[in-house]
Amino acid sequence: MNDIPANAMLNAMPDLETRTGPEDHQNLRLWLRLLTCCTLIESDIRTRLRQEHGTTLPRFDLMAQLERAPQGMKMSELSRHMMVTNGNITGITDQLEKEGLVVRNKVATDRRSSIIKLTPKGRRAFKKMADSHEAWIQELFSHVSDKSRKAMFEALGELKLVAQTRLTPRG
Amino acid sequence: MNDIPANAMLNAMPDLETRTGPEDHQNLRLWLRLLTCCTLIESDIRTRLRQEHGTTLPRFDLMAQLERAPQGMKMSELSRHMMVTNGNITGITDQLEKEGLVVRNKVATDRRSSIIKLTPKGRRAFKKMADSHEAWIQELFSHVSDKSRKAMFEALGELKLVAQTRLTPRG
DNA sequence: TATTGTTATACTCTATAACTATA
DNA sequence: TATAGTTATAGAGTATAACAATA
Repeated sequence: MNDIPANAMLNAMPDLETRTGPEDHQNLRLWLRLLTCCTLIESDIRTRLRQEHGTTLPRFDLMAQLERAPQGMKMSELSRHMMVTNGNITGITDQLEKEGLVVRNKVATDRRSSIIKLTPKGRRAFKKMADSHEAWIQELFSHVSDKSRKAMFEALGELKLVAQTRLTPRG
Repeated sequence: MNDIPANAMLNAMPDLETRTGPEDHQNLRLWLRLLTCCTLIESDIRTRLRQEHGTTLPRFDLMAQLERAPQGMKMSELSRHMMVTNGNITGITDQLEKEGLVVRNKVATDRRSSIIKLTPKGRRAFKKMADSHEAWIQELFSHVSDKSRKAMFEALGELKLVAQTRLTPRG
């Protein structure tokens, strides 16, 4: 942490949370604060991925899923993990395949399915992106106190569970 | 909170955070957890706004900004608050104006500018949406413990400050 | 010269639905 | 009947850039 008194500046900059008035409830403010953080960080990430690596967040996410699964993943698995519908996975996979970053392999036991894997080129490209991505995340979060990071991680774990339990997934 | 042991189920469902392996750093996991929560909630909100109110999140956000500013707002102010570029505000405003939910008024002192306001119809429509939106947020967050909500609010306040200080805004 | 707002463009993402081929 | 994946469609959001009018 630095020396700036946090609460002093906290409402200095306009954002989505600014839209709440005093009459609003605390849960709504919490959600808007969450949304503001995410939007700020996410749009910065999108810009970086586009400008520095010529790619997009969904493409990066798909490659990240595959990086973790060296044995490959089925389209439907990707769909579940990325929380988007099937047809969209087809589209993103098409792009990546055209650029030689992933391959589709037919699976013998179920002729409807295919297994998607990163190619060596895809793995190299992903590593480069992931490294700079993580370095940037590290840098950003290094300005947040240990205490806050721990608290967020715990609390968001609970929220995530609630959300995953109660919200209808798409697909 | 309910009786389910939170950590037991926490990694049961696939999501964006699932992509991290043990070698990844804690800050990256924190970010992915944050992103997962936001994505889950946000996509549910988008679906509800579309299905129940025939609108979208950016349109809702723009109206929410105006609701708080009865005196109206300039396009450029909206652009700053909503963290998107000028041209996009024009597009969203066009839609809302066509439906009679907002009006553009020319300002005498600066003939380049206009002031956007909610119409009475827009105010009514917004109130209806905002009420059901808030009720839904209340319901969701009521399943998160007080302790976690407080912790999140504080910690996200710090993160928001860091993000707003360090990330380049668009516009 | 800089700012306000508009217009035009091009692209990605998204949900939805109809379709096929398998199971 | 249900599932895996594809295709087609239509719409929204976004950044970018060029532009006019005004400051």
